[in-house]
Amino acid sequence: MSGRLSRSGSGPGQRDILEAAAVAFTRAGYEATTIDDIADELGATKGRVYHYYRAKADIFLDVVLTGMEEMIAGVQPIASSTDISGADRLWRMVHHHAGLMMTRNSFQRVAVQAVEMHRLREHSTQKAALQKVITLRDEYEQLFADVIDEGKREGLFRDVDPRLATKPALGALNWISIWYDPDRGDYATVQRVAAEYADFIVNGLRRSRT
Amino acid sequence: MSGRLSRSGSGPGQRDILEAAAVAFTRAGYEATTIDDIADELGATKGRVYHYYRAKADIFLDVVLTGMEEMIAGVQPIASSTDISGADRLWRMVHHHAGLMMTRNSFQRVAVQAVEMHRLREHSTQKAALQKVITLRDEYEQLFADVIDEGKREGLFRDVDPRLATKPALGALNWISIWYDPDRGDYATVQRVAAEYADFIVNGLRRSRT
DNA sequence: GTCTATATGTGGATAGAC
DNA sequence: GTCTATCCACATATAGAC
Repeated sequence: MSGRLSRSGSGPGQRDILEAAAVAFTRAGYEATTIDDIADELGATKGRVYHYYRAKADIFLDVVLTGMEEMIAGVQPIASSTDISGADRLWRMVHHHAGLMMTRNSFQRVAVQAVEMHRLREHSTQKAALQKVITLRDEYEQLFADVIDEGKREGLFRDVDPRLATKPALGALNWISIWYDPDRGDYATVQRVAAEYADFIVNGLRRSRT
Repeated sequence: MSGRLSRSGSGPGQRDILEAAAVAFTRAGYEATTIDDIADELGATKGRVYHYYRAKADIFLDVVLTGMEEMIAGVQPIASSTDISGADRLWRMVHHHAGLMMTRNSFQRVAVQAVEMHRLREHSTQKAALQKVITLRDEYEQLFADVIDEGKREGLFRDVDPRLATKPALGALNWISIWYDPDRGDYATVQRVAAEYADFIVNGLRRSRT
């Protein structure tokens, strides 16, 4: 019932599969990716994959949760830094999010795919699994909504609905995983793009000084 | 070779299929949608569908191009209105784009899917078809880049790379097709959300008055 | 034009050798 | 733990009746 055999104690064999699966799912999407594709990417055959995972959906979920946890682990601490202003905190959260979209492109692209799927037809077993993904995403969005709310109280941000305002911000950010080509970007590019996104989003919320 | 039987002279029978396909593809995504799903949505069987289209990929492409042409038809004239400022033009372009994402959710969601696919593995026949989609998308992005460039020349916008600046803007907009639920939104909601997006994006580019 | 078969290929998952 | 061989379900597309 649980699907994957273990997520906490993942040995090296399992981690290799996870990496290969992230690449494969990024390349072709969940449905179009076959277990053979993942095995090919791994330089092995199906047998190896099925030794570690019982089903394709379980591999996918493992990639997705790995990506989401990595994102939360980086952004959560910034959101909690109450010593800096809401606007500055938001800038750093956006910058970090944008950076991960590029440096960890495959895992983050797959996580985005999972969020897109939640409105999709019941994938039988996956329906329950995707529910966990949506819960995580909602909590993540709330981190941004809270910081936006604080920016409003500080008088720095316009009078927006914080929850609605997270939509264009996170939409812009998540879209990076779609257009960004990890083969073309070096470190300087990543920094430049991340800064541009942070400026854009914080600026978009800032109250214009009349 | 051409695939679809006709796109210009689409009779009522063909248009019904297109609508049903848009809904079905929106619900489950391209790969997970079966021809039977489309036929069900239509209240018919496969036979009807295959009478008008030779292949699933052709139906998809027809939905996608319909959505993209509809978007371009609305935004292009605004982009060409040289009588109003670059900033105002951009505001209206964004407002219109956001509105269509909600009022024509299924067609636009499917068009976004196609754009997401272009990085995906060669879908054999589709590769060539998707190339046309990417060309259209590039031309569409250029409309925004040009207006942003004009806003810069007017001294209203910050010194951004216009082409890069279209990415967060269009990413935010396209993401609407993913989170917006057409069953929940009335006319007032659509107007409010579209205005918020337009404010957000134009504000994001605006030079802050120091 | 629309339906009901059906041919055909492919992919997820399992069994069992090594 | 990793492989090969195979089962089986399902989806695209076609053939042909009505």
